[in-house]
Amino acid sequence: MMNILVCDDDKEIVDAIEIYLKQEGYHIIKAYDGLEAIKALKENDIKLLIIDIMMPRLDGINATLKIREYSSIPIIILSAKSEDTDKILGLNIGADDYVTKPFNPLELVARVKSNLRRYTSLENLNIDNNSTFTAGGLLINDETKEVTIDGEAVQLTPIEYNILLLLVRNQGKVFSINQIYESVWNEEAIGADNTVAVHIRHIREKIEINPKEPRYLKVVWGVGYKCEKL
Amino acid sequence: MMNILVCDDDKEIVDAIEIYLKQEGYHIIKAYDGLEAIKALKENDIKLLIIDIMMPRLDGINATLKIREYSSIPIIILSAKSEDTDKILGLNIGADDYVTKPFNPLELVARVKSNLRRYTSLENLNIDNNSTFTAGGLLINDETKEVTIDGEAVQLTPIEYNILLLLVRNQGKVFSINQIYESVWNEEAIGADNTVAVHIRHIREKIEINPKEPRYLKVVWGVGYKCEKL
DNA sequence: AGCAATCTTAAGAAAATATTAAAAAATTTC
DNA sequence: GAAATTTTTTAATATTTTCTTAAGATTGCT
Repeated sequence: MMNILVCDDDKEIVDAIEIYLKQEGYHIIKAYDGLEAIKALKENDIKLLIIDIMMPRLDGINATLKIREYSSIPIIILSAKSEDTDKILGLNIGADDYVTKPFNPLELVARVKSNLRRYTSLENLNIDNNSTFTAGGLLINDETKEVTIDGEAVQLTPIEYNILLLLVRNQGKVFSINQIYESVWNEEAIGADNTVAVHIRHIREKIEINPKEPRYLKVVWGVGYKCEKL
Repeated sequence: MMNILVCDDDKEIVDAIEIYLKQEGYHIIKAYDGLEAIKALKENDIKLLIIDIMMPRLDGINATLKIREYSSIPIIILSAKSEDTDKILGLNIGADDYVTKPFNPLELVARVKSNLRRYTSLENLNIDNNSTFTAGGLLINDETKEVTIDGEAVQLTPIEYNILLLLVRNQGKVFSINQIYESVWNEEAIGADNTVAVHIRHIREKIEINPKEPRYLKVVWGVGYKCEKL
């Protein structure tokens, strides 16, 4: 079954799209704002996303940017104003295609098929379906939650894993201790400095040859930590 | 997750706002004066700021001015007296909207949504997202906190980095020693002349071929320092 | 020249991160 | 459901890096 996520705050539009695509044999998952879309993406094996721009809570543009941090599934943007088309495609927000509202059902179906074909062709087959991330000899497979360093398996605890995943997914980018805490724990960071520091050390002990001279998890003094881009 | 920073010295107001906005799916980060707000902005990925005017240490007006030196996120000012409305909006301190206390929760929520929508619309998309700055052969990537000079990586300390970022972001503009101190340290400058001078020299040593004849960080005698527009 | 502003140097003070071990929680196993 | 194990947090201390200070030198200006 080929899952397609459709996200628009207008329930009628979502339902309409569902009818068209269901006829083609696709299974539709629905979301009504950007946050729901991101949640649905994590919880389901979704092959393509159709997303509206104007939505409450988290709009389509920002949802796309966020999703592109970790996934390259095809994203088709639905837009009310055709004038912005150029901007959407021009700005590299990471969308693959766009359709303007009101849209021709046949055109939408055609674009869905075309994008799926392109994505599932051999080139892209092994890029993200196995959602793996690498940095030098470090390899993270988020599907199996396995981590290897130079081919050797590494046993990380859940928190350690999540911290490492965050940093490797966005390698190069520096995260403050607060950002790390809030991203991994999903709660406000109050006096969490040392907690994060201890976890960082534990990770280093497991993935670094010499934890005192880390190759991967570098500290940026006064700012935070990052995974070196390798 | 859409982070909103709420800043007021009255804890009850902050908590009340948190309740309203949480219901809408936003994540609230709290601060109780201007300095805390600026710190929180640096450490978190914040999309909108709601800030009171009257606060200890650093008031909302001055905090806004300071934040506008490097960010264009939407700022909504909370004000006790409606008479000052004109001044706040008229004086271009850089706020996007204002709400008078006592405020209608629904109005506040509406204004938050409206400002976020406007901000995340396409026009502004690539203003703040791209976080790199250049001046001649000097390149600063604020995301990775990396600085290169003619392609060569340069290792700066946090204060050095912040001073250089301020000057390069506003290259050509002259900043007095006091302005630099207050912007980087977030506290009143008292006898800080020499401190700043020492840091300037350290930066020059790292980015200039000949620190005695700086190409980038020029002194404007009797006024302050600037980064040459290149 | 004479004054004030800026520069320079190095060393002590301060701040941030690292480390270690042990206590507290959470999970798993029996 | 209790014991054993693993994981997470806390706390105290150590280490590293960065900041500030002070005192003298230099530079630019009138």
